[in-house]
Amino acid sequence: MARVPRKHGAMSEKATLSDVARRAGVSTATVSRVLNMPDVVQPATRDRVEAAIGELGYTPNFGARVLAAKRTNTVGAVVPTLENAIFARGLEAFQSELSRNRITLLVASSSYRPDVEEEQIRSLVSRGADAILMIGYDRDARVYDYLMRNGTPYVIAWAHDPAQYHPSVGFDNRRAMQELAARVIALGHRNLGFITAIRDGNDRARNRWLGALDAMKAAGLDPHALSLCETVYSIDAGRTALKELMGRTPRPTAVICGNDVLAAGALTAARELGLSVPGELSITGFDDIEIAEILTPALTTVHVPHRRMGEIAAQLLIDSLRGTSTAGNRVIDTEIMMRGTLGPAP
Amino acid sequence: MARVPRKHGAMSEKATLSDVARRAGVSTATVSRVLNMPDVVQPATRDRVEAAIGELGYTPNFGARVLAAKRTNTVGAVVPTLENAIFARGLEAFQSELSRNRITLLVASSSYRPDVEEEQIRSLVSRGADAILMIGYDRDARVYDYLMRNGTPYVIAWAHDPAQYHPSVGFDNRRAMQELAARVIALGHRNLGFITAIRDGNDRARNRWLGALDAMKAAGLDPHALSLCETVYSIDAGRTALKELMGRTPRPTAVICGNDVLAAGALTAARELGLSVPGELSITGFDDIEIAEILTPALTTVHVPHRRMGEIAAQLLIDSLRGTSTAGNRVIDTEIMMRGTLGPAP
DNA sequence: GTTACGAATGTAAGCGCTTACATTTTATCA
DNA sequence: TGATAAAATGTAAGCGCTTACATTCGTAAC
Repeated sequence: MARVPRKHGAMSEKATLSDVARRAGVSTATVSRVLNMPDVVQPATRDRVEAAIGELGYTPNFGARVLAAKRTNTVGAVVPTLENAIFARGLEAFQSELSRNRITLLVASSSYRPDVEEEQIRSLVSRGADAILMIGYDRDARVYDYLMRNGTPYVIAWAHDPAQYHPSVGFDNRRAMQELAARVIALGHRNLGFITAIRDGNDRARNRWLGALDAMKAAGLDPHALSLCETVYSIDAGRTALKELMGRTPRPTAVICGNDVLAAGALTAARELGLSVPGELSITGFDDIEIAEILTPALTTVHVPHRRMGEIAAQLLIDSLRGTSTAGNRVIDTEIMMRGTLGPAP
Repeated sequence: MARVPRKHGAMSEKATLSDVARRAGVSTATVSRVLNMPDVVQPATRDRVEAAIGELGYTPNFGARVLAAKRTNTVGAVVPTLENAIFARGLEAFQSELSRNRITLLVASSSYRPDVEEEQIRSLVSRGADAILMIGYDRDARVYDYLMRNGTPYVIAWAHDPAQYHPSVGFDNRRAMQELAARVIALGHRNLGFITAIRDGNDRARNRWLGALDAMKAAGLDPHALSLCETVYSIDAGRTALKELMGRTPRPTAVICGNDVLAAGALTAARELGLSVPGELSITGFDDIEIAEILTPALTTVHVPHRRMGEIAAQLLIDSLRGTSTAGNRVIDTEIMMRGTLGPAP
């Protein structure tokens, strides 16, 4: 078969390993060696090769490298969104831990859409991700099958469910929320509102809601009395949701929010409605992102060590990549941060 | 040369294109066609191939694909950090615009470190990124050379400097800050403080600072009188910086912050110092991220259309990838948001 | 001056795909 | 019905690397 001859662009032809070899007067194998195992080649030779690399501005072709070597030192992460500080922060930590181990991170965001997530997981794997980080458990069994079949290690973060067998690092969303809700109830609140993100396909949101129900039951309240508002994940959505909740009867004296972003919106709405917090209305969040502390009043919320989670996730993945161990489970503790938005029932 | 025979792992061998071909009873070329140009293959054949793909759980090997086809439908983006909402949001928009065009996004964050950034740019290119998005102009000429030599299109976002020839989409940081500072001065403030992020290697931070100086000169004030505090990029840093500034003589009556994150910290510090804002002290931000509106009082700042910028960046890149045009320049307008933290000088 | 050996380097076979070109099948028309 | 063009499929050569194995070189021991 005859190939179209390489056109000799005036500008540039990407230099290849054999260009380098030619220029340095060595074989391709030697060049490859200075790239991958520099210590086995004579210093003089190495210098010559390195000079050639510099002069040619050579960068190894990643695809070829993967194809030939079958490992990539890359892990992929799929998060629901980058817009929420909790994932952004966890990822930063995840990444630095990885890069300490000379591993590159590929990030994809799914916009909370399961189909997109699945596609991205496949894409990451086909790009050679040696392992995958995913958020939460909820996803089609097909995805887990696929990962299994490929022998791609994975870790689930931001959630920990003792009942699930998947390797994970996270905390018990349900229990954490139960504890927070118990505090709210202990302060005398009987009419509770709850603003949640979409629970379908999001085990974290669902479990937080269930935790609140648990607390109500434990306190002898009727869980059906929980005034629920399910909405998307934004400050503005939280604002609208609070207004809706406050229009219902009975009017809640405390509104528990699925996360800090929703709580921030709720707090703004309370101000707009002229409600004093926590005098007339208590509000709680979840996650303890940076804004929690700078709100007025500061937000009572559940602190989740996102950075730590990212680090541990990285370690688990690295371990299972090294074959040291097959990724296990790690539970992280959360802590209730009592700040200004939760007070006794009026 | 004799190869070690493939070991027949009990679990799984990753299926290859030729496995699919064999199973479907067609040639590898046909399988490749159903993957890349489905319409040229007979529906019956296509179905057969697709079935085989499904049964085998086949995913194309990305490396091989790139190697053979020399294009990846991938673009890379290097941002200073994912922890700041402005980049996260812009990237979201960037990504959705890309995926509308069936292009995948690779994200890397450099933690504001030029050396890391350079490494990541190279890594992205070697991974086959067809084009690159970068933030701001400041970087070693070597990097631009490299991109040029490789013929990799790029776009610079979040900044626009008429004097620079690089393709970009952004706004004039200097002018925008000048306008804001002019407003502050017009309100009678004469003792100004300025909290900036590290300016070295960050043209955006530097230009914002210069803009403030411009405004002072234009108003006949001595630019040397600007009380400056340079710090890292976090709420807490802003908090500390404000306290330092308020300890100096003369004491500023208005503190201009390089961005909203620093301003949020400054506002917190003002509260801690018992200073009423804007009664005793005015504070301004820059970026108009979500928290600006939920602070108390709401933050006066410069609105930057981050999403729009991400979209345009994507379009520019797509155009230059398609060869439609070589990426040009796009200037975005900013807008001063007068909210609660800026008032007349006491 | 040989011989023996380890260290350094070279040779060349794939890795899993795409695609130019060759071949076969099918549809069309005289 | 046979000739011919168009559509569908097949063949096989690389893409740029890594690496098992072969070769060469330098050096120490005899």
